[in-house]
Amino acid sequence: MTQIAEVIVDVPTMQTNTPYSYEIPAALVDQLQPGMRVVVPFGNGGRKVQGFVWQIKTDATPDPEVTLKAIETVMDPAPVVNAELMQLSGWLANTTYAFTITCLQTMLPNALKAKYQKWVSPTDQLPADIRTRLFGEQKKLLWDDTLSTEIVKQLLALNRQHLINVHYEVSSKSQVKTMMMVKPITSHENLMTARTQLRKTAVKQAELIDYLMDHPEPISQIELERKINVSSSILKTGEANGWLTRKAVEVYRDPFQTAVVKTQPLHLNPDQTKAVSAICAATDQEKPETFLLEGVTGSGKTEVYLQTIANALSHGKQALMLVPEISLTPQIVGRVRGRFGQKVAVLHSGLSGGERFDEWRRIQRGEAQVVVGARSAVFAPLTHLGVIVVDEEHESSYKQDDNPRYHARDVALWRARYHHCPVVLGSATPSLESRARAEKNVYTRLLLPNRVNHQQLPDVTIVDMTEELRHHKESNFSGSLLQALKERLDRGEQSLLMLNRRGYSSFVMCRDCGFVLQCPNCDISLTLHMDTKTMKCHYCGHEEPIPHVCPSCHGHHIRYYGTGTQKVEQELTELLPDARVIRMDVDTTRRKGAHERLLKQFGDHKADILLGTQMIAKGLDFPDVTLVGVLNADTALGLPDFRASERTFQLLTQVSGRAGRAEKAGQVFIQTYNPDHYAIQLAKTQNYEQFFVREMQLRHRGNYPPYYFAVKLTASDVDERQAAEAMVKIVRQLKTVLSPQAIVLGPTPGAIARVNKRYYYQLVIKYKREPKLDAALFNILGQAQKQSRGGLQIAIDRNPMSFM
DNA sequence: AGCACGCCGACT
DNA sequence: GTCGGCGTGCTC
Repeated sequence: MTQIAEVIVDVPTMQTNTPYSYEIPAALVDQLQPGMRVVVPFGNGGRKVQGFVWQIKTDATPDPEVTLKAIETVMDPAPVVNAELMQLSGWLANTTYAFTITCLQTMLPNALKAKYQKWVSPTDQLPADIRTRLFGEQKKLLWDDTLSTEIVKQLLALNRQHLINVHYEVSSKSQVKTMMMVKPITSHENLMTARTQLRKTAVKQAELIDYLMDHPEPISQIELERKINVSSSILKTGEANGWLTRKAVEVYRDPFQTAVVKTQPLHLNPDQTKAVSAICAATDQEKPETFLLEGVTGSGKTEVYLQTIANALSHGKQALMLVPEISLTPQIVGRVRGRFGQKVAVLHSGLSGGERFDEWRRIQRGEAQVVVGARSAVFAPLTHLGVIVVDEEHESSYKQDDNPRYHARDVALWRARYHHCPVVLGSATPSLESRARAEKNVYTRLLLPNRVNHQQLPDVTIVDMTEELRHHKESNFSGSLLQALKERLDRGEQSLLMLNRRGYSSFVMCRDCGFVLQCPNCDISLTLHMDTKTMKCHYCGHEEPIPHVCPSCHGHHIRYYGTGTQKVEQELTELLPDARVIRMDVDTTRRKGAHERLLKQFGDHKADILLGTQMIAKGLDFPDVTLVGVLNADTALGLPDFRASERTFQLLTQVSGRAGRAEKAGQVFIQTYNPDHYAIQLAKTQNYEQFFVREMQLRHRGNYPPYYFAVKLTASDVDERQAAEAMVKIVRQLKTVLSPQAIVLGPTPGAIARVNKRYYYQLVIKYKREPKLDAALFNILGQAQKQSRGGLQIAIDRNPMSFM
């Protein structure tokens, strides 16, 4: 009886978003398992694609109408996707309106993605002159988009005449790292003889032989090169002459540059103890309970995580800890590794493709029991989860902003149900969604109201910048903040300064005619970058020189407006010439490891002031920081988004917590143009509860989440009319299936109507229960696929993080 | 996605 | 009359 494999092919379209059946060749019958990658023929051109075995049917009754093709090869000796993750990929695809293949690929390290190559080779019939012209001495030619259209035309014609063969190659990008090991091969005497036969001038060779005679044990080539300063060519000569052998040995790349000091569990206060025992009880009883761990900054949430993880490990189970990418600092990773040592695997975007793949393989082989990582680490192939931690659960970076548009918190909850284990959602400022669920007892609320060691909350001052403007000249620094900075300098203490960059940047404007330099591809002003002395577009990367003459009126009064970190830094050095400042923003942290280096410098007191964007608000803990200044608290408040207040409150609370974490009292200055706004006033007292109540009322009144569900649809096209028309059509279609209770906002042009030469239109649907909505949305995607050749793209985002 | 098939304009 | 342009539909 023939066995049939259902395969999800690597062709991300709506029409192919279903398993395809393939015959399993006899040789593979015992070998093939669901979750393995295979190469299958697909389409009538002899094309080959990668696919994932979805299911194997042993009792298959083959449909006589269709003749099945057979699986070509298996790419893995064992499944790369286990049963749980296969199931998860199906759920993901359904809830995010993404293709199953896209979901599978998202769950795996990039190294396992397919690499496709197309080759052509001549047949015997191909005339010799054409053959030499196209192929030269080569047997085959790579057919990719580097070939000129002229050559492609010729190849197409030759293929029609069957004078050339086309074949496809599918391979994995994965690369197992190897290290070259060198081992002396011949006996001492042979080396001696070789030594005497060398010419006098062969100094390096002599040196090598001397070393080999003294050290018969294998050594890595890199180390050998360092030790006796020989180049690899000398070693190759040595290999050719039979003095040594070289062999590639598989090694893991080590992403941890530094060793960590082993730490012991800390003593818990009563609130922490209560939280730890509640979570441990759920682990022990295999109860998929969700806890909302609410604790002010400095209340010892991390210690609660670590002790619940330790409990899971002691029962032979594993743990997953998610942290926002931005706070995946050595400080946090160091604390986890300090407690659990080699059992820890770390997954974050700072790793190279290869390092990521190695960490993933360690997890898959069961060599790591604890995984710490950012969003995509939620797919770590752990098989015995005992607890999942989502730290800073309110962070919007847990939501992926392209397909599949999943929220790591939701995936964590799914996996917890699968593994029958608890989830801990931790935050000082929980998302309204989570806090509301705790209110309804869907989640169990755990409180850590006190800071450990009874530290006081910092003293927060709100500075009204409109008032400030009236009395002083325009500046980024109010008199009181500047005074406080000076005091810190005198006392040798450190300060953090945060510039809220969201919706704010420095641009160039002509004072005579008001002209603002715009991106030619996007509807947005270009941002000034002093380091490269250029104007850049933050959306498409367009770059051009800084104008000195207004391109519109040719006037010379062209000036810079707005505030970037670079400009603030400049002002700071003028106001406080003695202060040593470290600036941290996307520009200074782009290079790998720069982030860590700057933080270490600050931690080592190499600077007095750390100036940065949002990235300095999270998870940093410097004992000598006694002052935190927020230069512009309210830039996010101006955005037309239902989460603007929530974001502002979270950010201000977060950054205030950075002040005075040790014995020294902390002071915080929040500069704002909206001193009376409730998000700012309540952040001053860190009053989350009152903020929650107040914000929930507003959400209720506006029919916003968490009272309503929301779906955001975006249409984009190079032709503005196409995008708009598509949206209108979609609205009309949706209205036929939606109940009268559903609220449709839009369609409206995107907040930035044009990005990268594409026009955006969007639509938000708010609803409580719409049984027909899902099917209608899938239908819309299917139709859009047909039009996609015209350039139209439709994106669907369920539970969007913003309506913008 | 990428390939073949198929139907219309400008060449030998 | 054919070559090759791209619009359309299908891929186990």
